[in-house]
Amino acid sequence: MSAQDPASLPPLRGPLPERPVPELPLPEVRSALLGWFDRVGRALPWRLGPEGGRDPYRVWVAEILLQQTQVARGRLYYERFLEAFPTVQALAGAPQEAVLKAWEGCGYYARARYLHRAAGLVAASGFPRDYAGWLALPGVGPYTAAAISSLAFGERRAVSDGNVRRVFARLRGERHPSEGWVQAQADALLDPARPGAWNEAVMDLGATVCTPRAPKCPECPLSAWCVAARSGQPTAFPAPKVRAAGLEVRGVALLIGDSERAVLETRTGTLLGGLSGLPAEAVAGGESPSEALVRLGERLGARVGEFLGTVTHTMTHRRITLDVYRAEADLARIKVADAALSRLDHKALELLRVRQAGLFELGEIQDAPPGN
DNA sequence: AAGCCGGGGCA
DNA sequence: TGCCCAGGCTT
Repeated sequence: MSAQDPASLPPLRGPLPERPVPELPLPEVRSALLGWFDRVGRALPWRLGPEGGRDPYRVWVAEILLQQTQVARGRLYYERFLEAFPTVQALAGAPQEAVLKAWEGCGYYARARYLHRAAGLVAASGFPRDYAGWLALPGVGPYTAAAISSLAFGERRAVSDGNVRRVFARLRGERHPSEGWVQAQADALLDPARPGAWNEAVMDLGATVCTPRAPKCPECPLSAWCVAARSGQPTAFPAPKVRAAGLEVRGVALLIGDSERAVLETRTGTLLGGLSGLPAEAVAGGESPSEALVRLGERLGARVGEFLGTVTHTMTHRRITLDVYRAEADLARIKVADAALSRLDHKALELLRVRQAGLFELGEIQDAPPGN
């Protein structure tokens, strides 16, 4: 247990210290952070172009891609996505399946569906020019609208995201920052002369210095004013969120065809909606997996064959256990490489590859990457 | 206001 | 293993 482990500390109640937090010297704080940002700010592919005057399409795509997604990961998808859809017109004219294929593996697929829908609106009416206009687009909330309007249009809008929340909670010594509190702090500190750069600076600080687990306070340009750093327990700010436990889900799936061409269904609803996958049924409460298997076979008019194996897949709110069987049916098979699949379905298809490798004694291919 | 939505990195 | 990530939509 490290010295900074919050669990090893006595419980803290409310902000530290108990006396009111002194007002910050805004000019000095702004100058310190922007100076740091100008020296060591990250060079990222969506940061091309003049400060406050970036290409709105490139900024937009990046901001959607980075929602709840770490920068290192977003980078991998960013160039690929722009190459596939270089302009908003290209994106608007593409089929949704192609958009999801570019998004495959990145998660939160509603982002891709909203982005595609919004591209249709923008291709018809042009880019919004201010915060309110962006906010009206599907998939664009307060954070994204503030980011785009400040970065691409120079508007004085302060972003509030996970980094901003953590940075200001520590700076002001607030263990339980509400959404409104964070936004108020962000609004008050925003540098009106360089709103876009300020927003990026706060997020860079949160991502590289004021990190969740091991903040590098000695390197921080704001440490002189930081209540959490002074407390010696920076990781105690903000207090960790309590999350509901993940739900256990069981299901059965059929592999009709092979790992290159198989019968796939397009999933609907909120879970993996829009993606393709093996035909599957959830095991209902009070039902056995074999009963679900019979139901699935009847729905497809399929003859169920051998058991291929079980795959498990853990998501933030779900733990899915899927029994996979081979089956035969007179249904159209789709080229797997052209479809957008979740990791779960890639794992299911991998069962067949492993089995074939075993039959032909081809050796280890279990480390083959999903897709392709 | 709370629940839901992926997938991977990291201590 | 648990928490977090350049959040937004639905109920």
